[in-house]
Amino acid sequence: MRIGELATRTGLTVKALRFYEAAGVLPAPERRPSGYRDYDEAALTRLRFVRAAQAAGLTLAEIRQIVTVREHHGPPCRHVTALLEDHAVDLDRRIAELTALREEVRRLRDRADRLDPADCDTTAICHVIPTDG
Amino acid sequence: MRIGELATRTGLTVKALRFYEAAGVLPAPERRPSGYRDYDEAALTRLRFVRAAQAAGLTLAEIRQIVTVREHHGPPCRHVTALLEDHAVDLDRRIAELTALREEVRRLRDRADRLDPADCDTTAICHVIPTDG
DNA sequence: CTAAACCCTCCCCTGCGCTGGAGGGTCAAG
DNA sequence: CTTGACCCTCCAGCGCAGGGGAGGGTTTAG
Repeated sequence: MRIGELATRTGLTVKALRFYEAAGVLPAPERRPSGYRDYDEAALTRLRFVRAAQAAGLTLAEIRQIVTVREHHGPPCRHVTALLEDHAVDLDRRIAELTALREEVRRLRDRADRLDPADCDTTAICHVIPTDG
Repeated sequence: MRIGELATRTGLTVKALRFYEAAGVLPAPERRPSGYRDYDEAALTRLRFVRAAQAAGLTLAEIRQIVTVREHHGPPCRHVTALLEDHAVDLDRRIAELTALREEVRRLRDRADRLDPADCDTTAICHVIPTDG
């Protein structure tokens, strides 16, 4: 099938498919004499994997590593498990950061309700945001 | 003072200070005949505000808006409060997304411990990441 | 035969907050 | 006079996942 059909069947854009090929997560397909890409059904399987991996928070670079391991060294399961482990740790850290930030923002916002704009002088810019120093 | 001294006194880099000026969060200072920037003490106050606002999760574009409001329309407190409100909502959404993702990642990772790499076939790439379709 | 839909490559653009480097000028000390 | 530490402007790039559009060629239906 041509790239447009693959796009509609996967819900991706033609641009994205060409980008995936350049990124190394979708193998370069055969070409017709006209130069048009000609995909087989395996492309659908591959793209399902790419989407599932993206949904699990993996980057295209990581997905490329996985398919490379698969093609050269056999089942990449251990590698994938390590990647997931790293991502879980990373997510924990980012969630903790964002949660702390959210509490700080709410604290500032609640405090702002008890402040009078008239008390705010020019040099401070805005006393809703305290400079603490 | 010259830009290097301002940099060391604020802990920022010379590059960052010039960038802040271009971004409109730090006013362009006087210039010496040599063309060197010559800052006064107000620059320190301004930079303290910029850092505090960044710590509250505001972008430089938002900070530029705040100082613009301050300079043209008086106390920006109401504007700042609205910004903080928006950020809080946004943070809630992002935290919820990341939390859901983290649970999915942990679920996949735990499931992986119960899978045998030998069961993994080539077309599936890696059965640790199920394609569900 | 022609128009429309499709495809190709190539290069630039987005947001964010900077950083690095090239290629110069300035200023003080030795 | 020279060295070195500053300073200037302008250009380029990072990482991420593509999107937009120019300027062509191809296929297909009427």
